[in-house]
Amino acid sequence: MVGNTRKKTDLNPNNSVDCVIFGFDFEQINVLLIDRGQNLGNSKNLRALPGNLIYEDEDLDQAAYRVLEELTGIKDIYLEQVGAFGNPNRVNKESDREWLKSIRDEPNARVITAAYYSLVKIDDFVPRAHSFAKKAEWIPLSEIEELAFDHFEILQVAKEKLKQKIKIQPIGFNLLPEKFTLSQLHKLYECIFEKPLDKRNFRRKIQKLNILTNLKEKQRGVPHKPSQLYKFNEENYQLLTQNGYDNFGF
Amino acid sequence: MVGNTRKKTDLNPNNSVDCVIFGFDFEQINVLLIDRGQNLGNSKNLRALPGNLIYEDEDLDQAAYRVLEELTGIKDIYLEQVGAFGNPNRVNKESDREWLKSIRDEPNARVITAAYYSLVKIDDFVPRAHSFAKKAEWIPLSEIEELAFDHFEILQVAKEKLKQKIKIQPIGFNLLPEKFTLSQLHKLYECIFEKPLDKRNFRRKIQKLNILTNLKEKQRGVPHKPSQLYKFNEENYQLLTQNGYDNFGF
DNA sequence: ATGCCAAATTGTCTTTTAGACACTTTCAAA
DNA sequence: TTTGAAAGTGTCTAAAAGACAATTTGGCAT
Repeated sequence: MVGNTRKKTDLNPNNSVDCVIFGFDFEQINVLLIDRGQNLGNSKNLRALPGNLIYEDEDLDQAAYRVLEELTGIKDIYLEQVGAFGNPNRVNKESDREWLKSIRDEPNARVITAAYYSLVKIDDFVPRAHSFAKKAEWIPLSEIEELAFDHFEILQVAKEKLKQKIKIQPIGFNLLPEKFTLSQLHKLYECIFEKPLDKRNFRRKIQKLNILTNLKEKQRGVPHKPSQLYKFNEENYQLLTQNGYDNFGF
Repeated sequence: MVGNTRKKTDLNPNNSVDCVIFGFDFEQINVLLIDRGQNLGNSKNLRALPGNLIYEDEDLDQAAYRVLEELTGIKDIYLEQVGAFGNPNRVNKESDREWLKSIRDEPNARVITAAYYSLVKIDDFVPRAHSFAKKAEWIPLSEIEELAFDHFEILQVAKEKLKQKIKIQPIGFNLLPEKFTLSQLHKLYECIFEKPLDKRNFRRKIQKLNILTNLKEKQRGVPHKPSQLYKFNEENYQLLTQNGYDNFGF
């Protein structure tokens, strides 16, 4: 948590940030969601993206970093804006209205949110619920069907941005541990593109980028042929990130 | 102008939209800017993007369409969000503060803006200044060096989005008149990518997209070999826009 | 009528990339 | 030692990218 002498009354009641945090567990893409622990009779206790109001004197990007860190402990990561979401009906679920009443000074204020997305190494982070989050959990993207507010819509847009982005920058590495195998990277790209990719063609293409360093080290203890471990080459990775590349689509 | 019974007090003092409107004049890309006609002693009268506060009950996208139409008369066009801009210092120029005092009920409110960009056929539109805009003019992109608020930054981001977008969708046609020549289209792509493109390769590639219809009609009155005129094929254009294509980069 | 200028139009060759496709290797565990 | 499970590897074909220059056609000036 950032050192913070601000008061609740310094909050801007009309503007918030929400974060879509993607994590990969070698099987599938997950999204970090919070559970507000609502006990409701007739409506569902929907999960939500971590997000909150911004401070009156706070930069949007900084607010996103702050909120992310406050609610989840994650910091020093790649964070990119998805866009602004300002449908006046984004708070049209009874459960959301109830919840806002319980935590906001101005629960009926119209809120416009700036959404951000980020990619984290899932094993660097054990979700820890803070503040109004009663739980913070990794939920498989494929299992998410409904979220609080307009968060499901935000998630869809973030997913599209991610798909586009990974064609232009090698951001996928942010989702893997320091040492990883080509199969893990392969699986990751398959998960993001949501379709199978030919193993040999994928390996050929990714190797040509020149951002992989073979660690000359093997997996151990697996009941099959052990895989080579790789790390990515920081220098070339940075170069490629800056210059971009035109098409890593499949 | 949209029929509008809203009052000034229905405005949300904290949120605005700004529009980056690109137009192409067969020579270069232009941006529609307004002149607020400030008469200032010591600081420049900077131009600004057309933009304004949104209404409290208004959707962001709708606000963008409304403001664009109110300030410039343009409607029924492609409009895409650039993102949210919320630097607390986006109003740090004395001339901007003065101007806000003269037109806003709450000139010191912190404003977060959602920026949009759009592409228009430059000859469909004669800029007409309305409201607080004293002038509305097409300014060549290459000549824009400083703008009011953070509008220059917004412009840069919008330009990047445009470059990315045109690789994925055939949006360039929004900038050309109904009948156009391949040379005009070629020039347009060169302007957007800011680099020369080989004539033959460009023509080959664009023709393969199957969105051009040869009108079997020639330019007239030009002092050289007249060019074929084309229109774009609405049907295939729509198809391609929906499906996207992976790479029309150069 | 002739020649000139300016821009339009057109094709080939080479290199690179995409995409399809299947067998062998290596380890652990039974 | 056998078996299962995933790793690793190469070639061929088709498509696309990129480099490159000569010819055509109209208006205009003489």
